Formats: sequence, structure tokens, C-alpha cells
Amino acid sequence: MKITNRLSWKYVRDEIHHEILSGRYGPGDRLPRDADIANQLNCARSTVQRAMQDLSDIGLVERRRKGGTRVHPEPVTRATLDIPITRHEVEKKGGRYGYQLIMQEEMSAPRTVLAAFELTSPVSMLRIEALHLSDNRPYMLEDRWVCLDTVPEIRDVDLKIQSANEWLVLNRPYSRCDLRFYAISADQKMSEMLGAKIGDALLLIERSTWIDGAPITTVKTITTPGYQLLTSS
Amino acid sequence: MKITNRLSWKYVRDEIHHEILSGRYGPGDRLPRDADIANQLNCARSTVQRAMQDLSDIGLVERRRKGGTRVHPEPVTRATLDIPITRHEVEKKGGRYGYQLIMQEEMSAPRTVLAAFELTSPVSMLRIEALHLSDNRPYMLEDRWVCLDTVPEIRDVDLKIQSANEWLVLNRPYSRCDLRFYAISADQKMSEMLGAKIGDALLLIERSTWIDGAPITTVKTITTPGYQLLTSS
DNA sequence: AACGGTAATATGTAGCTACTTAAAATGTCA
DNA sequence: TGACATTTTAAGTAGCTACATATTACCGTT
Repeated sequence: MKITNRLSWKYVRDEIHHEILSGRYGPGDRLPRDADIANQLNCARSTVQRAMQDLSDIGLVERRRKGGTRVHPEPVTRATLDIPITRHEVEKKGGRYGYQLIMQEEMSAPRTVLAAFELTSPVSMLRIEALHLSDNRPYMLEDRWVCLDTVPEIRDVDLKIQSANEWLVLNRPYSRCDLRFYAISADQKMSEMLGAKIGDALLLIERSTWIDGAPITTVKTITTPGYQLLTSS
Repeated sequence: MKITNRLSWKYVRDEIHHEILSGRYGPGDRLPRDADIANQLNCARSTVQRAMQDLSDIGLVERRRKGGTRVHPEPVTRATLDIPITRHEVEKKGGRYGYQLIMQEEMSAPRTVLAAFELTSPVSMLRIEALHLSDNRPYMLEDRWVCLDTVPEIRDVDLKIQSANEWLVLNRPYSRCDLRFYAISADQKMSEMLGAKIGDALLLIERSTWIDGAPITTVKTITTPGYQLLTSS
């Protein structure tokens, strides 16, 4: 039986985490240099580096070259959300997935859409409206704009068969993704589409993606009443 | 001038990312071993390891010891959310922060609360209702339960002065945090508290935290009409 | 005191070696 | 054939060195 007296970087991380939460270091305080911590804990600097990287990832500390490491002045609760392809989401919940293309049209993007992309000059886009179904019942309403300059191939995709949602996720990488969540009351049209009552509170997920600064798509996902979005773990 | 022909791990990451998206490797496919990729790209295995770690973090690939690396069979859009302390959120938006404790009472947790913690036996908890204000106008309604077994010190905190939100984030680390987002219609009480109309669609954020399996707190954060939650970057 | 260039420094990255560990693959025996 | 033990494999971790890079800190000049 071998006692593992090697320190895992997670142990180092938790050690520092604990020191911060014990009040030894408060928000904004500067922590010792990696090398000193390594010395103190009798491990390699690379181990401390990994630990610190992780603490930085979860938002507990801020690191800057030469500036050193300091406790994040405004602690946050950081969470990770996984938004699956809608078909997978439905199937995972045990439903039979269905999909209806409502409309598809090339047109110049209105100002609200340009705003979502932080653009000012008019751009030609493909507007798509589609309904995702679970066991033949409405599940999600998708209101999407795809930038034709960035993704001309979308013209060749048969969106009656494959949803733009799925095609884009599988074929278009993005370098930036902005998400926005809010609640709205169902209007006449939404309530008809989603089988909800007018005035029902609906969760709306707005997502915009870019590749190297070029807009790809922006989509409003309108969920059915009672829909809940959960963090991954 | 020195040409940096060293490969940064980000370059390696993007290279692999590109290979996946080009269709060379599809969902579920197994990628070459780290060592082989390192050989092929003429870099160290540790560099590939770092690149792969990152791809695994963003959910593009799955890695298992001995099993190797494979493209995630169900690609997801992974996003990071930062939920700040409410006071900081208000102040960042330029508002003057205010806070009102509505009620505070020790009692046995009802079943709905126990369920949020995946508990079955009754537990004594502190129930807190509080209102966060921005420029003297309602901003957020907080409906919280704190587990007194896990956090007995909360009894000594003057919650009329400091919000439980802030005290907990600053003083209680957690090892698990579940978040849940959904929309509700404002009822009589909420509309009065938040200055909304009855039936207004409100975004609700539910958060439960644990430390090493022991429940800390669960809170329902009811936002004012029009509130939007955004991803960090 | 303001400005600007230079040196100092803490973190970031890369490469190498060695060892650990989870789990898949294989072999053995009933 | 099926259950179980063993081997092998590929990722994970740790330690070391060397160098890169972004800032801060310092100092001299005007």
C-alpha cells in the first residue's frame, strides 16, 4: 500500500479556496506569488499554476502577469449551462421528436436583428420560423435569422427536413455566443402556435453567435408554459 | 526578431476543433491518441493534453482513461453564467441599492423545500423573505430557506442590515450549485411586492447549494417585469 | 511634476520525464 | 459460455527547466 503524498492540484486549489473563505484573504486582496505558495505547500509551481487557473476559471480569483493573483473583488456564482440540440432534448425526455417548418424567407434584417449583432448597415438574412414538437405536441417555437453573407450554404439545406438549429450546431463553429433569458406573456400568435393560453408566462431564450466577428445567427426560442432550464451539474 | 515556431496549446486546440467541424471526425468518433497527435503536429503530449482538456471543458469532446478521446455524441451549446451578489448587480447598473427584510422565521422545511435538496426527513431551517431595491424601487424578491444544521451562524447575522444573499456568498463556500430558470405569472402578492401588474410574466431564478452533500440554502429569486439574464462573455 | 524609457517580476506557455489510474481488452478457468 | 482475474493502454498528474510576455515599478531627464 502506497501512501500518496503527492499533492493533486485539486488539493492545492481547495486549500487556497479554503484560505480565502476563512477570511484570511478578502475580496480584492493579493495572494502570494505562485512560487511562494508552491514553496510553502512543498509542491511544484506548475501544480499551483493549475490550481490557480481553475480558481480563476470559476471566478474566485483574478490573475494578471506581473500584477499577481488577487481575490475577485466581486464574488459571483458561476454556473455552466448546456443547451442541447432541441431534438436531443426532446428525445432525452422520452418524447418523440417532431419538427415543422413554418416559414422561410430571404429578406433584409430589421433593425432589432441588426442590433443583436451590433451591426448598423443592412444585411441580407434568412428568416426562419419553425416549431419543435414532442409527441406531436408543441414544444418550442423558434424564430431565427441567419446571416447569408456568413453562412451561404444554408440556402442549400432543406429546412423542411432538418432543423436550422441542428444543422447550424453540427456544421457551424462559433467563436462567440451571447445568451439572454427573460419571461414574456404569450400573445395571440404564440398561444396558438404553442397551445398555450393568452397571457401565459413563457421563458424565452435568445441566442446570437458569431465567428471571428462575423454574425452567424440569432434565434429567439420561445418555450411552452412550465418549461424549466437547468444547469448541467 | 524571433519567429515563434512553438505551438501554443490554443493553436493545437483550434486545429483539432477545425478537424472535427470539417467533418473529418463526426459525433461519437474516436480521435487519435494524444501522443499520436503530438507526434503529428510535432509538439509535446502535454500541449495536446492542455488543448484536449479545453475541448473537453467546452463540451466538444469526451475523454476517458484508456477509452481515449471521442467527439461528443450530442454537441451542445455551453455557456457560462455569472450571478453576482444582488447589491453589486444593482450598483453596476448605476442604481442606488436598498434592501428590506420582510420576514425571518425558524421553522421546519416544507416538502417542496426538502425536495429541492433531495431530502426526505424534516429539517429545521430559517425562512427569509427579502426585497432588493434599486433607487427605492423594487428590483428583486428573495424567498430563501437556509439549513440551520449546516449554517447555524446565520442566526447571529443581522439580516435587517446585511442580506442573506451577500452574507452567504461571502462566507459560505459550496461544492454543488443547482440553478433553475423559468417564467411565472405574477400573483397578487408578488405584484404588490414588486410593483408589477397581476399576470405579468416574471423570470424566476431558483438556486440551491450544498457543501459536501450537506444542504446550505435554496432560494427563489423573483425578478421584476422585463428583467433579463445575460451570459458573461 | 510630468513624461518616457528601462528594468524587474509574476504569470503564461512549452517541452521533457516519470509515474498513477481508470477502464477496456484479453486471457483463464469452471 | 460466462464469470473473474490479469494485462495493457491512454489519459491524468506531478515535477523540473527554460523561455515568453504583460505589466508594474523604478529612475532619469526635461
